[in-house]
Amino acid sequence: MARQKRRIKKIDNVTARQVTFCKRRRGIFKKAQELSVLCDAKVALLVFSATGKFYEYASSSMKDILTRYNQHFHDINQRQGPLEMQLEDNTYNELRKKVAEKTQQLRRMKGEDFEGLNLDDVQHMEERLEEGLKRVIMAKEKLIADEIVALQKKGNKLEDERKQLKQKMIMISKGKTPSMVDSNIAIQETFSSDSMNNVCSCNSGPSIEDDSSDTSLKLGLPFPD
Amino acid sequence: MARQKRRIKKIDNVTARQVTFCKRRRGIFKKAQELSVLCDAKVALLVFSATGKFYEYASSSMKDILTRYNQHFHDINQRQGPLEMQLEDNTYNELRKKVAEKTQQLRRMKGEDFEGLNLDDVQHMEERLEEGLKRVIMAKEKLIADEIVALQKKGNKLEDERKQLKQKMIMISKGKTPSMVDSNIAIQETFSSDSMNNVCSCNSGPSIEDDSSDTSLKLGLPFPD
DNA sequence: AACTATTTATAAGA
DNA sequence: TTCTTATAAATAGTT
Repeated sequence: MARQKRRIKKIDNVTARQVTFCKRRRGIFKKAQELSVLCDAKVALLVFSATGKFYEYASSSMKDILTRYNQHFHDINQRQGPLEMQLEDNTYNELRKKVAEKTQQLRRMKGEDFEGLNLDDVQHMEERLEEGLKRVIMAKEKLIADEIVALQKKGNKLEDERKQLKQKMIMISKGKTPSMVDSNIAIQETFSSDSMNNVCSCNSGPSIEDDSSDTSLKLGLPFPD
Repeated sequence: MARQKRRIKKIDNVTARQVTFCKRRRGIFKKAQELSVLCDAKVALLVFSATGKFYEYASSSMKDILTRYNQHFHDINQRQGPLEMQLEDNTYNELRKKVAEKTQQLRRMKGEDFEGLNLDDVQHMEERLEEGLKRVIMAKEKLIADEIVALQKKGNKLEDERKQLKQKMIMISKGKTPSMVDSNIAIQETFSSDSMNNVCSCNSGPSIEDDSSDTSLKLGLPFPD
């Protein structure tokens, strides 16, 4: 803004751009400082040049100002993933601390860091781990049990279908040659026992004669006591 | 910068300060934008007024610029609390996410939340917990062993002192009545066995006759294999 | 918020 | 980069 007015658009000449950058950078940093002093404001100014150099001004500590910035936006901020849960509102530093604490807790639970723990702490951790382990094992067993039940149901369904097919075959075979009937039954047998044996060995394949309609088989599930 | 030069110090008059803040704020924001456009720089400007109002300018997204700032300082940054550990710098939301993740991971390790986990996940967790438990138990045993060794040393030291006292007593008693000698030895015995029996039962108190000078007792420590 | 006398900032040149 | 200087911009005090 001198000698000639300058349009505000990117300066094409690289040298001129660098010179202007240098001058104006000084200018704006001075303005930032003046604003903060005159008006008792907190000011942070971050500048990356086109060549990647970094310049900053902060009237107080940059960290404080950015913390305040984060606080200011922290409930306007888009809550994103569904994984986020209902976190309480925290300042940036509180969050950093929390992450650090939880990281350490996790490391300890994985047995990677016992720095500064006494016997009581370790004993307590052992108890918590054992309790966790117990519950995880229970959860695992629940999952296994569920899977078995699901497979049982599937097996029963297949069994029913087999029976229906068998019936149909018998019906159809009444109008056909006996040899046809035999071969069809053989195919059904193979199908049925395949589906059952691969997944659950506690239910020996139903015999061809078993036509009971009880679909909800009850199992002794492998839970411990 | 007009009508009169102004010293750069906090403006006392509140109204004048607010007016100046308003004017200069506009000015610096304009300068920031001009700098970014003319020189192809990335500029972020954060201002908190004395009354707590917040104003910001960012030539591109504020998040990007702050991320870049954090990257730039990622190892220069002042590490403060000793508990903070070497946390990478994160945006507020990244931190929130981390806390949420770690909280959930901890809850799962404590067996409190298995939502959405399949059999493989649970199995994997069981393994990790067992490994952690094993290490915690090892750490516990190390602590116990250390304590035992420490107590042994203390015991040996006390034993040595006892011997020295006994010798002294014998020396002294040579110029005194026999009854004095007896009572003194009795007191020493009580002292010595007290110190040992309360903490470590694997070492039956040394007999009065035991005068061997081997201070470094070796123990079979309670480690598992 | 608008005006304007001045101070500052800065574009171009050295 | 830095200095100089003519000129554009910003702004202090006033209305």
